[in-house]
Amino acid sequence: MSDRPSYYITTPIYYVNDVPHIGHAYTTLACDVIARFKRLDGFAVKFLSGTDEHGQKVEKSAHLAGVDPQSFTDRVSENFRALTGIMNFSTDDFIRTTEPRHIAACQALWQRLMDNGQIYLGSYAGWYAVRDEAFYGGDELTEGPDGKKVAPSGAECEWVHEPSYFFRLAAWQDRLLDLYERYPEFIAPPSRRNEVISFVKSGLTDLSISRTTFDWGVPVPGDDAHVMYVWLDALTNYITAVGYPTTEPGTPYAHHWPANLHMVGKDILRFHAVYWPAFLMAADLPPPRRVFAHGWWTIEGQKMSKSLGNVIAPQDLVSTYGRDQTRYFLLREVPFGNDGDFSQRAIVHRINGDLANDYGNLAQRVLSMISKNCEGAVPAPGPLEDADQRLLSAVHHLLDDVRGHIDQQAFHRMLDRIWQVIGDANRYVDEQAPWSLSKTDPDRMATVLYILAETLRHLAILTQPIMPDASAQLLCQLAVAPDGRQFKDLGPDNALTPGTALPAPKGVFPRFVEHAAVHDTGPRG
RNA sequence: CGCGGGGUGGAGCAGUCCGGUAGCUCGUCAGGCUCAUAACCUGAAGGUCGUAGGUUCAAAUCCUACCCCCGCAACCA
Repeated sequence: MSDRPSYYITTPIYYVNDVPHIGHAYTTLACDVIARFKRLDGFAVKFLSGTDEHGQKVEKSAHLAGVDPQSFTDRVSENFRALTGIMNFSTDDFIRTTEPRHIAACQALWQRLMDNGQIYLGSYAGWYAVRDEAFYGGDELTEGPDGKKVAPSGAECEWVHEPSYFFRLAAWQDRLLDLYERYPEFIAPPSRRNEVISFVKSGLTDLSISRTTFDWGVPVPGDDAHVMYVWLDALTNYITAVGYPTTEPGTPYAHHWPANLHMVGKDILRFHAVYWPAFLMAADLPPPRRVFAHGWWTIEGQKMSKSLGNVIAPQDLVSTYGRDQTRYFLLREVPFGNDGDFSQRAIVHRINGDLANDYGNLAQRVLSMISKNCEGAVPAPGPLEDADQRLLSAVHHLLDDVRGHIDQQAFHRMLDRIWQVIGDANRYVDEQAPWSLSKTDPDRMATVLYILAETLRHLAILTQPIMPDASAQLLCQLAVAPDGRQFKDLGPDNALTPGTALPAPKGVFPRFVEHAAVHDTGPRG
């Protein structure tokens, strides 16, 4: 294993029945930026994503499609794997819950829970909604037109009476509250943490964790009549991927677990912040360090829905606006953790205002002056003046602030902070007016342009996690070698070498020009 | 007494936990510059921070009551 510190980050495993949309891309994107950041910052990163492939709904979908469940999931899980290429994700493991390694991990975990007395066989009778994979109390139900019982969600319910294994969740209430208390960072944002705490305080009941009514799941060890409840199955993926149940020193598990961060949508926070740590603690395994629940996107002010036809496919976004542009927008537009709205107007605004005008234009004006006035090579700086020191100092201090924001998953703050320096740099250009210096004081001009080139080098290195392509282009234009782009290369020690030949400058963030008035947000699904 | 989110200059928001001259982006207006992607820079106008009480030397921020807006079939990050 590596001697570098581990940073293990996960996306949820996506339910394979769905078609990937902007929401899935968003979740994984957030993780990707953190993963890239941590790699550049010297961590041994493990970045996991995958698909959740078991359950009655999948079984039924496969049946409807006329194929067996395995073939069905083989096919549709590719839809999610493809996001990696579309969005430029740096995922380094993609897990499927139908893989042998995962079945083995689930069964090992189950056995451990059983051995620890955390599981008992009981029976469950109640109203069950297949579609929701959930039981409902009789008083929650209404009667549909055909006389069938309907859940609050609108799903049809059927009365089931079946044997079921139960997990002693109720016994973990106090230890969960203790966990939240001792590790305030465990659940974020704070408002979500409060919700979870009040949920747990309201009382937990033992959790039914097996089913006998269908087969498409992980078989319960020693009782073939049962398959595991999908959530127990699904959550276990996080330790499957680090090799559980192999946990000896020197193994991936020993290096990477507990995970640093589970990124989830706000709808599945409860499973990750309540059930999952309870399962783990009950198996004598440490819980993850942090669970972050982000918000939802609306589209042009409307809830995203298939019936409205406004579901946005990541591929369409990328084709229309560009990959880096899409990545930037999603993380810049909305304070991470809040709900947000996607609109054509807003993304164009961001692309043209932040990327083209501020960042792209800064690079272009600087590189272009260097190209024309410094024989296309890194200029040689002379003595530094106060203004130079100020800008350099701001640039050198960026990493600390940005790192702090990343550790809070505050992408919007991270970007805001970087853009402060971009603003500083643009002001510096105006104040120093190197275009005048070229006639009056070429040495001073060289110094100014050098300071600016160094500024660009820092900016480009720091924006790599968000915008890998454009940042790489910029670094190439500054002749920064691929092995000189880590965060350890920031600061004065690895500053640009005067005299280094530079390629011809080329804009990295073109303006987005809207063609006709009739321009939809995005292609219909 | 359903649940949740929200009401801050024209728009979108931050600030509210840990009270202390009301901030950011965009837009508007005026000016500057001309290196640069009709880009950049400076300045100005514009808000009694939903309402009414209360606590306090001091409240957008704490307390109380109230008003209004949005979402809550499914799919679903």
